[in-house]
Formats: sequence, C-alpha cells, structure tokens
Amino acid sequence: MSTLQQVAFRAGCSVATASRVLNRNGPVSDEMVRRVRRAAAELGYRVGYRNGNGRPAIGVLIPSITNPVFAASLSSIQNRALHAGHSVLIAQSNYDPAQEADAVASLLQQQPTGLILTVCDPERSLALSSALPPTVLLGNLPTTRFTAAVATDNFGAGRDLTDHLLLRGHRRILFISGHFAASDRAKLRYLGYLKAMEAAGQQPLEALEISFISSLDQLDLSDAIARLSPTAIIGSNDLLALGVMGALRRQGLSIPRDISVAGFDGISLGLLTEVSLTTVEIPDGTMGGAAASLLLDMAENAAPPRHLTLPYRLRPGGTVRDLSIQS
Amino acid sequence: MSTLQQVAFRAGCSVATASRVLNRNGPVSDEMVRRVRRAAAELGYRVGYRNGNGRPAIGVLIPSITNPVFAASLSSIQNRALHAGHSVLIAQSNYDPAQEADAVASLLQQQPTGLILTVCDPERSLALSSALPPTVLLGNLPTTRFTAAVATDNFGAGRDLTDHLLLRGHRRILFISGHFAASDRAKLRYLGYLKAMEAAGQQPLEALEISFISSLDQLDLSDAIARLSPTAIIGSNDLLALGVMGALRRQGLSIPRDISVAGFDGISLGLLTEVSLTTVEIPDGTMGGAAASLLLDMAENAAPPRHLTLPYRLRPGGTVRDLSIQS
DNA sequence: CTGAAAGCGCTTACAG
DNA sequence: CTGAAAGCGCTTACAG
Repeated sequence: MSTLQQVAFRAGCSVATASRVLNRNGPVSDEMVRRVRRAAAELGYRVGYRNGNGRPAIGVLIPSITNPVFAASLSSIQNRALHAGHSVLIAQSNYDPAQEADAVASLLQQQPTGLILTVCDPERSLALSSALPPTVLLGNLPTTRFTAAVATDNFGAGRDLTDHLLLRGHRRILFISGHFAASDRAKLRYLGYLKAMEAAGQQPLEALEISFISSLDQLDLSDAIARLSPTAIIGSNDLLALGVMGALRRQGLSIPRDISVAGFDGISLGLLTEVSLTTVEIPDGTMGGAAASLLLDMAENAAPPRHLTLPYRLRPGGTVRDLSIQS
Repeated sequence: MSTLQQVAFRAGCSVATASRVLNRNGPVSDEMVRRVRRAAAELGYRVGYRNGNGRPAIGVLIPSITNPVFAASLSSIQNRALHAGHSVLIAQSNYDPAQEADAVASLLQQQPTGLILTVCDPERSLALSSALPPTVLLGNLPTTRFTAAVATDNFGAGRDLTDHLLLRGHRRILFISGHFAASDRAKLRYLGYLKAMEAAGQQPLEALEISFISSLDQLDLSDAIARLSPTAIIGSNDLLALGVMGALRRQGLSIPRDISVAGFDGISLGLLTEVSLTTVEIPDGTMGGAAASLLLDMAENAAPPRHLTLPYRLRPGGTVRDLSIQS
C-alpha cells in the first residue's frame, strides 16, 4: 500500500500539492493534476489506508433498485467488486435528474475509487459536478465527458423489434414509455422504432409517455387504445410491457388475439407469464460485470477509458400475433 | 463530529487506551472496554472523520439483490438513509452462510454506523464476528444476541395461507422452498403450514427443498407431481411460486383448473400475470424503512433496541381453485 | 500555482 | 493493563 508521499515523489511535487489534487480543493495546474492522478493510479494509491479506513469502495447509481434490470446490474457489479476486494455504495435517481445529482454528490462524499452510473441523460446529467473519480457509464452511450461506457445498441434493438412486428403485419404500433427525459435508453429505442416505421413506409405513432414508477398495476390504457386503436404495443422495457399486459387484461382484451405486446430487457419474469413476452434480451448481468471490470482496470491499473457495446438478442414469445396468418 | 480525544476524556483514559479498545488490539481491561465503548457510542464517534472520510454509512446485507422482495427493502432503506444523510453499502449472501460471513466482514471494514441484516439463520449466523456496530435484523426474528428486529409473523402467514387452501377443499398441499438452512423465513412459513395441517387433522407432506437461485425458468416438477399428486402447491415466496406456475404450464397443466398455486410476499409482478397470484402480502418496503429508522435511532440517539412486528395480509387471487364448488 | 511547515487525528513501541 | 510521547499520514493556512 502506497502513501501520499510516494505519490508526490513519483509525480515530482510536494505532498501538499498531491493532497490538493486528490481532494479536488485548492488551486493546481492542469499539468500537475495529470501527473499526480497518473502517479496515484500507477501506485494504486488510496487515502489514509493506515487510519483504518478500510477497503476501497465503488459507487453505483441506478434509476431504481426495484426494476429487475437494474437490480441485475447491481448484483453483478457487487459480485465482481467483492471479488476484487471493493465495497459497493448504492444510490438511486428515481429517474429524476435532480435526485440524480444529489445521489451522486452523496456517493462522492465517501470518496469512492470510482463510479458506475446509469444516468437519465449522459449529455446533460451531472453537468455541475466538476471532478469525478474514474467513471463508467452503464447502459448509456459514451459522451465527450464520459468516454468509458458499457452499453448495448438500443437504437438497433428498437428498430429490430419494430421490424419484427411489421413483418407480422402490424401497422398501427404504439410505443409506450416513461418520460424520455428520464431515460435516453427508452428514447433511443423509440428512435429505432421511428426509423423502422419510416423505412417500411408506415406512419409512426407518437410515443405515449407515462409516469409509471409506482403505479404499474393501476395503469389505464383505455383512452389511448380507443383513440389510437393500435394492433400492437411496444413497452420501452419489460416491466412496463408486463404492466401494459395487465392493463389490457383488466380491459377484457386478450393477448395476443386482440392486441400484441412486446418489450425490452428480457427479464426472467417475462418468461413466467402464461404467454411468454416477446422482448429484446439485453445482457444486463454481463454488462454490469463488464462495467465493474472496466472501472477497476481504470482505477487500479490506470487503463484508458473504453467503450464496450454488448449484443442484444430478439426473443420471440407468444405475445405477438402474426396478422398475416388467417386464424 | 467527535474525536478520539473527546472519547478518551469522557471515558477517563488516554487516547492510547481508547484507540486500543476501538481497534480491538492491545491489552485492555474489561472495565475500560465498557467505559470507552459507552463513551464512543454516546458521542457517536467514528474514526478519522477529519481525514476526508465523508458521511456515515449503513451496511445492508440481503440474500439476493435480484429478488424483488429484497430489492424493495433495499430501496426503502436507501431512501430513508439518504434522507438522514447516510450512505448505503450493500452486500449479498446468495443464501449461503459462508458468503454471508464474508459479506458482513467486508461491510465492517468500512466501519459503518450500523448494520441492517437479513440473515440465513439469526441464531447461528455471524457467530464468529465479535464486535458489531448497532444492528437491526430485517425479516428475521430477534435473538438474544440481536435484540433489534423488524419482521412479520411468518409462522402465522404460513398457517393462514394453508388454512385458506384447506377451507377450499385442498388436502394434498405441497410446500416448495429453497433450502431451509438458507432462510428461517421459509422455514417458519413451513412450520405454519405444518401447524395448520395438523390442526385440520390432515397429513402434511414433506417440504420439497430445491435450489432455485439461478434456474427458475427451468424448474421441472413433473417427478414431484407424479409422486405426490398435490392439488395445491405453496411456494415459500412469490418468485418461487411464479416459477412453479411456469413449470406447471410447461407440463401442460392449467392453473387453477388442474392445480392451485400460492405464495408469499405480494410482489407486484404477481398481479400482472393472467391469473393473479394468491399470496400473503408482506410490507417489505415499510419494513425496510422501519428498520432504517430504528437503526438510525439506535446509532444516533442511543435508542434502545426494539422489536417490531408488522402485519401481513392474505391476498386471494385467481390461482387457487375452490374444490368444494362444483365446476 | 506551489512548497515548507505547523498541526490534527490516530497508532504504537516503550516504560512502568 | 495503562499512559506519555514519538511518529505516521494527511490537510491546510501561510508565504512566496
């Protein structure tokens, strides 16, 4: 275990300067910041190890712990971190950019070795938090600011799922989502939907953005169904798609006879319903583990930020009816 | 925020002695240990706060993050902790006593203000870890060692659910669970089942203990069904009950026509299936929040340990057939 | 922007 | 078993 003195020596500065860099207070030149950060990373430096500070921790921000998708990520991250001797701090944004900033601030107070973030909007999120430790985006695309990311091609997933429905004769396809401002993943999936509809020469429907956080089992779609008469509904994620299925059933509609439903994520509960949910499987667990590995590599070995894209896979289920077959 | 010097002054000893007590090294008299511990608790002392240690944290251990029940607890704890200015550290046991001990050890290294634990077996778990910060059991019954707990009456829940089935004419009721050694909650629910069966003069069936951690969608019950020919199956939790439903459907059995199913927990996904799951609702979110509040009260205000029991509620669904009605 | 130096919180041989 | 004191790792006014 290395000390601040060693870091300072390697960086060619005083312990005072090194301390200022690593605590992001005091005025330091950019050059100095780079040198100290590099030296610290190379030595695997951690503050005050002698003072019983314990093991390092990584901070994880997800929109919601109760969404199985993020729970799966979190679980994988935790397993990977434990294996590497790191603790895991958690925070949730509840899909709210304001809470998101607070949550990250609270993580930062623990001086984590690094952060894994699933944010509302990677371009705008955390614009104010200046100095962050090594950070990996999970599920979001990389930006100029956050160059390390592990994601899947949500645009392609949205396009492919829509193509799947179009191929089966669906034309009036309704896309239902939480608020796009809260999830660039949902937004990209919708953009993929638009692309597929256009490519097929079909008139896309405007997305139905709803607040679904705590009321999935009370979802009421009767107005939207009456107004738009869709033959198929895409939920921006499986949890929402399952909620849509529940809402349709409460309306007395049968799936897929009266209306087809599909989602994204591939949560295992989608397999347990009477009719298995058509979905696009996203390897959340694998993505979480990969994000943790990348982060640890960056934080401990000063590895350069990278961007990984993991493949999705369309999983046809029984919730989509083929309209081109006579029944 | 108090320093070691203040603790030493209050305990009437030197900082050296106080340090030895709190780090559990060096030789100290029992009397001294008591005085220093007490002083430290009263002052809410935490090591090295000046060295950028940041805000206090509470450590949470749950069996599995991907079980929606524990995710709900964790989420509530996190919200409550954030509100009180505490960070949350997580660890999971994967229902394995050995991993459980490791996980708690890793939490302790962060010197959390307190712990919230859902353990495999509160009587045996963590027998080795000597000095713990203020600790609240969540979901487990209190023991002589862990006197603070927030739980529900799992025995009563098991009994009531079994009575519900008995009242509807079921006699051959099979109880399916993960390994009892991994969950005293499941065990208590089964004991409640035994009690109800006995009270009704019925021959109880031996519980079917299975490994279900990562293979719920491949569950195969055909042997058990053929051997025991139950008219109803109780899953020790909803996730398992949903898995049972999936397995029965893959066998070509219809629910509840051919066989009835019920579970425990009241996860919202149980409402989204075509036929809503009969279950015993446990207020996980509320319990998590209550555990966090109790812990913070103990850690910050030296409140005495307490034991809260929150009420469960039977929620009849469509997965249980009334055999006494001609169909 | 940087460093020498004072000082804080803590740990730990050393002496008793 | 206990404390005075040396010393470590770190932060931070202060001076330049």
